[in-house]
Amino acid sequence: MSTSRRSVLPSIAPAEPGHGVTLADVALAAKVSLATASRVFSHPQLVREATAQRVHDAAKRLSFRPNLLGSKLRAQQTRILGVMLPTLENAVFAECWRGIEEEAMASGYSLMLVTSGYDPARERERIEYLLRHRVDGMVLTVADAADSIVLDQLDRESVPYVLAYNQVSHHVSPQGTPRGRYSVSVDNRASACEGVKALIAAGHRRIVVVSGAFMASDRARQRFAGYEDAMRAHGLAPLAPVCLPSHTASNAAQIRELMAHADTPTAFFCTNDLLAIGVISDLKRLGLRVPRDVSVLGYDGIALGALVEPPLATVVQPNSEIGAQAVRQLLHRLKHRNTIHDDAAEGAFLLPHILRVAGTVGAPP
Amino acid sequence: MSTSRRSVLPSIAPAEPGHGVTLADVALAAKVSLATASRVFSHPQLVREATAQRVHDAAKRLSFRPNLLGSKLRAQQTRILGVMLPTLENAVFAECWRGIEEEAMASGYSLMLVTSGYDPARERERIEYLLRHRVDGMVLTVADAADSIVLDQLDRESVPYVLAYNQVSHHVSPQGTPRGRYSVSVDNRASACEGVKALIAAGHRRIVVVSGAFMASDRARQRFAGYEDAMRAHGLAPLAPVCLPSHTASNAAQIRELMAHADTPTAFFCTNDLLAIGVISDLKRLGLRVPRDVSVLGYDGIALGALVEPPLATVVQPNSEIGAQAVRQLLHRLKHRNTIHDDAAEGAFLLPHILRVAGTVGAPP
DNA sequence: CTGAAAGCGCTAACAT
DNA sequence: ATGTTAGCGCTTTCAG
Repeated sequence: MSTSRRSVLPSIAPAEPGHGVTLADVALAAKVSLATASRVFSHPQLVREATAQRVHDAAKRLSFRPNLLGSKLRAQQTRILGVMLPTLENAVFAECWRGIEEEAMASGYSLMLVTSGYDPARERERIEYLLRHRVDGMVLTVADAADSIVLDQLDRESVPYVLAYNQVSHHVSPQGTPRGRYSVSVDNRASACEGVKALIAAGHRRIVVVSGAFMASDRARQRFAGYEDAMRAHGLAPLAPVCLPSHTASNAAQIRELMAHADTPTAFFCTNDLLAIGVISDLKRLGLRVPRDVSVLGYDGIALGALVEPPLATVVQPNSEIGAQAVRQLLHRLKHRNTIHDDAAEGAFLLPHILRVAGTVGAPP
Repeated sequence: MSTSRRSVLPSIAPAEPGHGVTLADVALAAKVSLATASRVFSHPQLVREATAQRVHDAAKRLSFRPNLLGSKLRAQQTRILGVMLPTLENAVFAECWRGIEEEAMASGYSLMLVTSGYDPARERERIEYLLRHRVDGMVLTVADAADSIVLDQLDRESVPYVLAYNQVSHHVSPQGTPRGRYSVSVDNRASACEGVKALIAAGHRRIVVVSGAFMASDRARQRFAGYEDAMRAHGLAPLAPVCLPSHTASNAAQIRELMAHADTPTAFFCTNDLLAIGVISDLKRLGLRVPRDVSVLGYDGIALGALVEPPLATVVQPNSEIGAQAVRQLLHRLKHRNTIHDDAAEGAFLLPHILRVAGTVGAPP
């Protein structure tokens, strides 16, 4: 439809899908210059009302659809945000994505999502992919923010990013200079501590932490620290954590082992809800009733937890709000990139958690 | 860093993130023309080995990162696929996304994901968003493929797309002309029939279907039809389905109502797994044991179903394979757009399902 | 307030 | 095998 193209390809293209109506076509139809047509959409205040109307009419008549690639290439910024999450199959991140999508769309930003599976090689590959798309910034969750190759890379290349779920403390780079890493999360340690204290308040003394890839996950370690805080605060000796390799596979064997000896734990604190649901099933298979024989506390607050019976007791994170807030933080940073010192949004942004001490936690037998 | 830009902005930009090293810079450094540098990456066979090496060296030295926006704009195709799924919070679609992402990445395609929440207004908005990004095609799941505004729009604009989960039958457009719609799914009706037959084989006679937004979902209706087939095949009268407004909220009231009268059902066939898990919880709250007092069969085969205790009996769909296959089909269509009649991949592509008659299905009391 | 023109980074004819 | 050149669709100085 574009005049230039039409003259070059007179015979082809009967009804193309991208239907190639360009702004130039609109300008022509509205009898204004390309520049004016562009301004109607980008800076409406710079153009007279009547002219703008003509352009809008022409655009509608031709079913003009702006080609975002054009603007993105021209502008120094793409208004695309990259998102890297470990997986969507854990509802935590799926819920988070909802917040990310809503917030980004509302702000006129586009998104590009990739999942990493916590696999470092894949992380690097996916980040490179996002970078090639020239995303303006990223929202991501990594296994361990204090020891992440991709985070170091992003720092090195000064790509703006905001971590979701990972909670940064005062971070110092390898060179010894303090680095401004931004994160949005709940207070993992304090909230875990609170959760375990609720367990203790219910009468539990022998509480064991169950975790997935414990060594690899900074959150698991922070939550374990919270557990230790709670135990020590009550003069109890923290017990060694149980580490289950996979979040989804049934690890009945390890649980059975634990329940076979004397002084078996009366409560489990699982570092995430999916794990908790798996542990509860394992316990049931051992003939144990939850919460009568043993209590289970989860962490995450996925919607599913409220759906099962008995409802899963857990530390509830505002998942979609974490995503939305991460986007907000990122956009804030993007807006003030030039500002020399932007300390307003610096560091770890903590969102409130909620303790849901429901069905799966009761008094010890 | 690009020469032209450097001359214009001599003082600014010390260390930009997109670090603006262009192919022109690489060409300059490698002492070749821009075209040759480009060919090294796009059509390596067209350039001499030694020259290619020089370019690669220069690219590495300058840490050149191709700007995909450039190529995408230039080419008539963006190699971006749009994906619209109802939500990721149902693991079915999260699992599907995994297949989509893996397949697309492996084929060098980029992705743009949006969720619709089955909300028609939002669907239109998100589709428009994808179209503005000039996606080459789409993979999507809609509530009802036979009555979908966005699908009609995509047909009208001849945007290539492949449905996931929606199973098209011989579709006829409002104008009476047969339309080639493509879908990847299991055989909803036959698989549901099989599932219900397994229930009947276990001795059940009073089987009730539980569904979400029944009228809105083509799959729910197809699965219900399968239920009817199974019942009739055994000389049983199909019962009216129970429709629960929300997939996640506990709808104990409706279930209780059903279980209060005489001739209560001995088995429930839920049109999706999440629903099934909710129903099981409701049943438990009514003091009923599953499967001893009542059996429950789900549909979807999400990983979570195998994790709970007792394991959820269900019709297992190959979710990630559905996503991967949808991408493959789409790419196939994209490759053969010009072919006049491409009947090889036409219509509904059916993937095999698996029946998992596990824990939650037993003999009637 | 509007127009002309110069690109954003890249690829694809069309030469050579 | 390599170089020259003309754009992809859009925004944005710079002039009127």
